[in-house]
Amino acid sequence: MEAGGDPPADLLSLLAGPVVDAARGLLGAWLVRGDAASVRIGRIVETEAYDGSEDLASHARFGRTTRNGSMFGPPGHAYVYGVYGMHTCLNVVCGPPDRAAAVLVRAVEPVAGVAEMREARRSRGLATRRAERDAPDRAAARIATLPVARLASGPGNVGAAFSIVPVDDGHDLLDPAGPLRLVARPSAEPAPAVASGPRVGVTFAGAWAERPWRFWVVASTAVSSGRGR
DNA sequence: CTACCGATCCCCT
DNA sequence: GGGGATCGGTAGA
Repeated sequence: MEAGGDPPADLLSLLAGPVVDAARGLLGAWLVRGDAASVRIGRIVETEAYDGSEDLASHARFGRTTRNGSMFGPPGHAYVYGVYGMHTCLNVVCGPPDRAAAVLVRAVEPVAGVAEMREARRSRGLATRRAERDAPDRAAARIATLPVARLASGPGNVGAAFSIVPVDDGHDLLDPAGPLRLVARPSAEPAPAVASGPRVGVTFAGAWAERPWRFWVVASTAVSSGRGR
């Protein structure tokens, strides 16, 4: 395999450490789907950390279940879950095995494969929403005119634009030959300025919801402003 | 701009 | 049976 950014070992050491550091450190890294014939690349610009079974906002808060098993696996692997009946979200497992820590990828900024991302968004909508099956032309028109920065903004949209499916769950994202993978931020790119705030959509978690464990790249227009816009 | 609402289904306490 | 780490449409200020 030829080089594509820093070797995985750099990312592995980041992901094997404290998950809040990993969530911050993943900003600027690339999410890659496909191969040279058809590749989608997105720069990660928004993340959230979920830290262990004591984190009441985490899917691991009730311990290990059939859904969240990947969270208890090795760092650098994917934890994929479905929610609200139609969305699929991607996490990067962090920390030591049995720690049940993960980083939710909330938004990426398209670097390559914009047309492929639009097509993936369109086909996912047709597969999951009756309204889009009933009016496919209208859905296609909406997606065709969507600004590039909105294609993978928000965790459900990342899942759709990168065709994240349950089969991806547990997959090693650091395998350079894998179909879905992470690449460390290119060393030529400067570390981005980062802001942080409370995690989104976890008000049920009480005080845990107030922890500033959401991180985003200040300069990016692809960040989902709290609720996806 | 903000606020609310329906969609849609797998997993679970 | 209940509810969710969401999204897009619509209504109203």
